[in-house]
Amino acid sequence: MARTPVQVTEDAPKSRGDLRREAFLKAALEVFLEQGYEAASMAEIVTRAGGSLTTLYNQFGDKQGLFLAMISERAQLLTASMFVELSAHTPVEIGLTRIAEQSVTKLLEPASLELYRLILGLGAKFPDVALAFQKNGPDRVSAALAAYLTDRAEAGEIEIEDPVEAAYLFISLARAGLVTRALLNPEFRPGQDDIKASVRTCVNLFLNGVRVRPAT
Amino acid sequence: MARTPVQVTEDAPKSRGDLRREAFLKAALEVFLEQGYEAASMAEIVTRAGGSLTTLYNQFGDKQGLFLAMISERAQLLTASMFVELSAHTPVEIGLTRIAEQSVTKLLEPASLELYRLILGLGAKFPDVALAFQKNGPDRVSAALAAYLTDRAEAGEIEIEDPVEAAYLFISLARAGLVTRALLNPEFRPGQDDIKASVRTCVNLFLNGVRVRPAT
DNA sequence: GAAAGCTTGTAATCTACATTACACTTGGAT
DNA sequence: ATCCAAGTGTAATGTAGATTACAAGCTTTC
Repeated sequence: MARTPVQVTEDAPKSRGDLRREAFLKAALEVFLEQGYEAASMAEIVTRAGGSLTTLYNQFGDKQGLFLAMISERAQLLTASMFVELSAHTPVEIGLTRIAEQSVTKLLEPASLELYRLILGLGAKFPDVALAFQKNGPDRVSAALAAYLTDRAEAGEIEIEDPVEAAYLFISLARAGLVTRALLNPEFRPGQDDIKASVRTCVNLFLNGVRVRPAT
Repeated sequence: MARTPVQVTEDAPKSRGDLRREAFLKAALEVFLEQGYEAASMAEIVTRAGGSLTTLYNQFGDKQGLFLAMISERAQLLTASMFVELSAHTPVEIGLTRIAEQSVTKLLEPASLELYRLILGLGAKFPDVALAFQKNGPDRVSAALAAYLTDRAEAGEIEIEDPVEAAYLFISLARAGLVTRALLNPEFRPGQDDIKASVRTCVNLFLNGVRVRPAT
């Protein structure tokens, strides 16, 4: 077996061009996040990355090309970092807590929030980007969670009609508390403790609901 | 320098200026939603609204002034239309279902989605807008729901620790299924039936959770 | 070690607006 | 009827930024 089937982090070759490309993408990330697509300027990106405008155009064609390349690279990194392997035998409380803490923590990082904002804001322009992001990101996390929920349902621990729907709802619930607030309010910066507390509430709600039930 | 900061539905006088103002705001809404803040052009707005560039500038000062006026008017309309009066005596299933259907239906209208997208996308620029939107919109709906939940908890129907948090989570849960998907995917256009089904699932989850419990 | 092919820096081009200036018209209160 | 504030159309003005052109300077490969 030569190398891992997946991506990233090949470190050996790094030709000059590759280095340039990385620097461009990094600077592009910064500038696009700070200013938004329209307001970002190619010259500014070159200034931060070093290198020359000409090279930038040679590598990415035009502003849109650079933007798409940057977004797809980042979306990949972001969603990859949200994965958690869930053994079918992990008790459901633990499994849900782990997946929720992991993805909420990651999403609350400023860089993630801003990327998310940027993607949401794209709207009519670049409809593909948002779609691709959803397919690679949220949908894949949901799918993994759905499989896990199915296992736990078979183990008799929980009872759900549609695991995919349930998975999606759980993820949304977990994100809702903090991430949605943070999206609208840049001041709002919850710490690890807030995250744990919020996740606990969500897991509990997801499992038990709020209805009063007869004493056991 | 914009004009009077105030608002609302007085219908009698409608001077020439008021008509112009309305036309400008309507056209501004269209253009900003279609193109985003940066890409929208003042000239385009005048073309659609009729009237003259000069008048537009006289009424709103500059592009930012027009934008803020438009956003605040729209945010107000949107959130106002999301209100539902909940009597303290309505059974919790009914109350939750009504509030969820109402707000999800409203939010799924294309105009609402795009406004929401625009606001989310603002980010660093105009941090106030997003904040004001949250205060006037989501927060007020949550507050109303929280009061209702408190009533129902006192009636012994449900059991919650923090009504405000619970209200917020319920709203998020209700929106999560359809609205979040629709935000990322413009193709996704659920109908009234989908909404009802989704809300039913959410209400049920919120009340009962998914955990299997001992037979009564 | 020299040609071929990227890179670089800088300086055009070309557009697309925001914003103003101006000269003129018009609605409606006096 | 008259007058004034507000509205109109058109044409500056000025800036900003995408995209290209050009004339050199490195790197790499044969």
